[in-house]
Amino acid sequence: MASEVPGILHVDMDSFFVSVELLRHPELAGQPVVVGGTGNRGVVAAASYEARAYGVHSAMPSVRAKRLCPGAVFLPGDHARYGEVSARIMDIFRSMTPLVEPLSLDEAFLDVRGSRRLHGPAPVIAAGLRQQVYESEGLWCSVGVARLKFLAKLASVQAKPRASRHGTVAGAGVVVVDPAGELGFLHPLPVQALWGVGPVTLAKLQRFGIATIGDLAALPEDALVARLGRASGRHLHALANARDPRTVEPDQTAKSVGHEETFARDHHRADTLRLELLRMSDAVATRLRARGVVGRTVTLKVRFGDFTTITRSSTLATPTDSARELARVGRLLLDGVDASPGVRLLGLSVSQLGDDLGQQLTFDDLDDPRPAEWSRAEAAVDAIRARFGARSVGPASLTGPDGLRLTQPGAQQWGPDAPGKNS
DNA sequence: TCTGGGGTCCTCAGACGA
DNA sequence: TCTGTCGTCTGAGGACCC
Repeated sequence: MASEVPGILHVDMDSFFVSVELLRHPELAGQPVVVGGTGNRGVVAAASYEARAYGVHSAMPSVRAKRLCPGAVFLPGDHARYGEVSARIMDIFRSMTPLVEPLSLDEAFLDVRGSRRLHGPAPVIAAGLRQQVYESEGLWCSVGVARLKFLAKLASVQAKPRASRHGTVAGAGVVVVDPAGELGFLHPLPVQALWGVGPVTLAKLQRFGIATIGDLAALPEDALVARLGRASGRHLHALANARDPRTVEPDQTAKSVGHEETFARDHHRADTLRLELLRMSDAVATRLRARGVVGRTVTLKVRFGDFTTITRSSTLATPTDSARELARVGRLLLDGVDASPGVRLLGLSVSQLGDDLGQQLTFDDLDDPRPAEWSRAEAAVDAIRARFGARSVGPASLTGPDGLRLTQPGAQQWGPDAPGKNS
């Protein structure tokens, strides 16, 4: 096992969103820059290393980031642009190996074991990729090289630049975990470095005096299962002992499609929420049809002003990609929720996805032919939007003084832009 | 002083049929 | 016929990831 040559790469773009913005705004280089939600309920999507030196980090409320670093330049995110750059970078990765598993816009696993004869050993490929991405996009990335996916991921963290009050400290760029030195690399690391150990699991482990991955590895698997449950216990025990059966999966298909939005102000009225739900149903159904999939389980998510969150779901007899059907089921679920305390967030998602192999008629359809007609109408809507733009056509009830209020994927990725936008 | 959005996966409980 | 068990599905909630 340990004689196996490392062939898994984890590539992580350095401060991706900020770096893309700096290409457009080179005058901001060297300054604290924060990309993310600009409203009171927004969060930080990415911070430059200069901003990180002040304690700003991603997922932090924007309000707090402004307090910590008042001199920072705050920029709204441009999800569409990051997607375009990401697609080009993934193409560079695929020119090295077909086995590329994107994790997000700025991260991917690569299995380069089959590329050795063409491109050289994995560390050479890693260094070449870094250079190639920089030359073609002007962006740096950090690469971890190891025998296993999670070790490659931990190695890429070590390869990254670091923030300090005296400026950015350059990272190694590429870190290779030698198979013979895996446990020596792994065991001194803090246990929260492991994938799957978040705040809750960390607190549980700390209660038993477990601080490092080495502490975790020394614990019998049964003891870990008793504390964390079967799946988590077994999983973390395996990782702590440098065992990870997961392979690089290039063709991951989505298991759910959804949309959720935090409102700039809490909504208390059911009729307002129904309109928001209609807008979200339209957005989700459009994405389902664009991917050529249909879904069976519709889940409504409601977060109240005090942050308590509930979900209500319903599984359909026949899978759907229809906005009208999603809105109908979503409304039934919403009718069972008391919105009067104030709703902060509303979300709608569809799971149990399958390929759209043409809609099957149900017995209900024999009595009521309208679903088939609606299906044709929604296909026509897609065609009109493809030709004249996403906001060219939509449900009449979503028309306002400024035209149609429709939802674009990623348009509100990091929270509402400004207070008072929603009523 | 507050806590986004888009996901995946896990656990647990209850219903139901074999 | 009744009871217990097992597997599967569904629904709800929660932890975690970037």
